[in-house]
Amino acid sequence: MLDDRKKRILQAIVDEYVSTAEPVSSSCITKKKGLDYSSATIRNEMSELEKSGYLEKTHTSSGRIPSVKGYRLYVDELLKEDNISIDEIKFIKEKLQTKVNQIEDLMKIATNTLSEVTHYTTVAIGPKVTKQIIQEIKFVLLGSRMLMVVILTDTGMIKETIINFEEDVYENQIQTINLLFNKKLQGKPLEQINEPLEEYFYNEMESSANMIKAIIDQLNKLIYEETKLYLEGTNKSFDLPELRKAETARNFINILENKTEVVDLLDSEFAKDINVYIGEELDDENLKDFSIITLKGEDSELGTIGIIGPKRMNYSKVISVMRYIQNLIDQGGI
Amino acid sequence: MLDDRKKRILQAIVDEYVSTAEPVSSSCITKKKGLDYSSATIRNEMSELEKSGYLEKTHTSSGRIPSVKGYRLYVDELLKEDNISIDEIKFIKEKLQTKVNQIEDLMKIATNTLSEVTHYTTVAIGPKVTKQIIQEIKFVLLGSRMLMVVILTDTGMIKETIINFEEDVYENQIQTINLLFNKKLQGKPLEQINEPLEEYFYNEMESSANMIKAIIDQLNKLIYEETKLYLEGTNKSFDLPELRKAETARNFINILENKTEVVDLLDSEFAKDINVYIGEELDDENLKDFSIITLKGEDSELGTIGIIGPKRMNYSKVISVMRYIQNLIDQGGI
DNA sequence: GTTTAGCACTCAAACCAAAAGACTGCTAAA
DNA sequence: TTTAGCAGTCTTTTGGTTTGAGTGCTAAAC
Repeated sequence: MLDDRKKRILQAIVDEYVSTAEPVSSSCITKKKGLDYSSATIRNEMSELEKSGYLEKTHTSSGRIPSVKGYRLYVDELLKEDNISIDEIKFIKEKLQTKVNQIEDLMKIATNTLSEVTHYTTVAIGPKVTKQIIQEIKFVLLGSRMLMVVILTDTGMIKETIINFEEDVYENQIQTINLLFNKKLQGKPLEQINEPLEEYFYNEMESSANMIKAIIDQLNKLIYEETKLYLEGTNKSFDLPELRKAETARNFINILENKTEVVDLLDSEFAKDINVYIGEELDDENLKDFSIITLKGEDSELGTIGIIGPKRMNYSKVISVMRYIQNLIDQGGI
Repeated sequence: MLDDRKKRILQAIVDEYVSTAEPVSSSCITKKKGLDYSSATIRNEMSELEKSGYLEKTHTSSGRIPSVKGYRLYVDELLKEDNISIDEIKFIKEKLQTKVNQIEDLMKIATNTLSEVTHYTTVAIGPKVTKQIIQEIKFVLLGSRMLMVVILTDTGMIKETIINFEEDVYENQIQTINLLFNKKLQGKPLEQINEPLEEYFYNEMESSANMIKAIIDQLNKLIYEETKLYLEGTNKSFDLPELRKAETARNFINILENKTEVVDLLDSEFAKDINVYIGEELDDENLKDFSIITLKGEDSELGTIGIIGPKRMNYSKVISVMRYIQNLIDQGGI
């Protein structure tokens, strides 16, 4: 579709614009390696790239900036995925090596690392818990009125919660409950904890009926509590020149405030591996000047991470770093 | 020191400046209730207030803005503590009523509420855990290689952590460990978990020595992990006109990045009840254009909350809301 | 056919001067 | 003690000019 030279020019323009945030002139491209034509030649090429929709001008006599279509081509075909330095590799390795016990901690660290290395705002949602299979449930009496319930799932994830009772609870009650819950719920997915025990709610074993109900209620809260959201590096974004513009800044604040949209995006089954969404590609007024890159773990128990940056984001760097982190997590097991 | 009229004028100026962020002119004050003198009279008064250091000018012919000394007087003597609307009371009550099981959750909700109502950035640190007394320790085996340790303290706080072992762990080992830990550690403050068990690290009961050490190591991590920090509403702050200025914005970002300074402040024993720190009163270059208001729970198990806003912060509103939340928490027990 | 030098043209940004406007401070009268 | 009135100060606004970076096009060179 585009000949090789045009592609190389487009690539050079994107790279330049990503780093300077200023419209790119023909003479600037002249200086790039492998493109030492006269500015007039480049000008002609740029003019054609604009006609086919890959470039835009901010005003008649300005340099060019990439259009969404231009960024798209760049991301799909031209981008180098090795844009990561030794120092960065070292830094990432070190941070991810921290021994963690729970996937949640890993997500937190990964989110933080990604934001530190890329300097963009990073957001993540934890793994979906509803489909996981209950392997074992433990009850721990704390003091005389607090009961901790711990659930271990087949993937090794641990969820726990605490229930406060108005009256004293006794060990033998706990043992009965323990037997009952494990018998009825082991092997069931978390989302199905309700029916198997409903019959006991208003049943003969009155003494424990209230307790059972209270526990189930609390577990439901635990399972359906808002998806846990990790957010890092929002402040860094306010250094971006695009956020000088009041309107763009407002939009960015809106995005962070109504996180739901971002969560929906991260959550969508559409997202697989690494995905790039550029500006208007996402049909959201607030997001029109931003791009989002998402990373979903291979086994979906890991949750999804997303980076929000300006359309002029350093796609190459972000994707390289994401790819590296992905590999690290994949080999490392948890 | 200042006569009544001067105080009322100062108060009017602070109130006006807080809401407009523009230097206040003499004629503006004329319109305020109880101050219907001519602008010339007000001008004379303002001139004297400036001479005594309560007001400042941004340039020779501008209106006046309060100085730190001016704000100080306002906060100490002139401020109304009932600046809170019925709607706000309703909103706060509703949010804080959410049943929580753990102090951490309460802190999170309080921080969030405070930020929602005041529109300022709110930061909080959790309660100090090291001094609390161990009441009981429970061990829960999850699967065959994961051990959860739960500690209940005298104040009803619960801390838990998980340890992954390389080899299978057996119930009878856990029972021994359980007995040992509870015998040696009950009644001791959390910060003293090390010595009582050191003798067992390399001791006769070899089989468990490694386990004991691993558990103690992990508990140390838990106890001395960085003080948990809650942060809410940073984005809202970027709407403030003072953050239009690049330098002030930079300072603000710095504050959020090196949270340590804020934590130190919140953590200092100096902070009691409600405290106000205005601009240069805190000897920190980054904070010179900001004020911080802190709220410390009566029983220090609650941690401390701080609000960071511009010097032109709505002291009256913030303090009113804090006071209300404080009362709510105090009566409510946890 | 492709490349390039050269020049006219465009438009944003920088610059400058003048005018307007919002204040104050001071003086003198009420 | 208060206030009307006015001169003086400094910022903000306005409008016009210049500058300069860039383009597009044409015609010559390769």
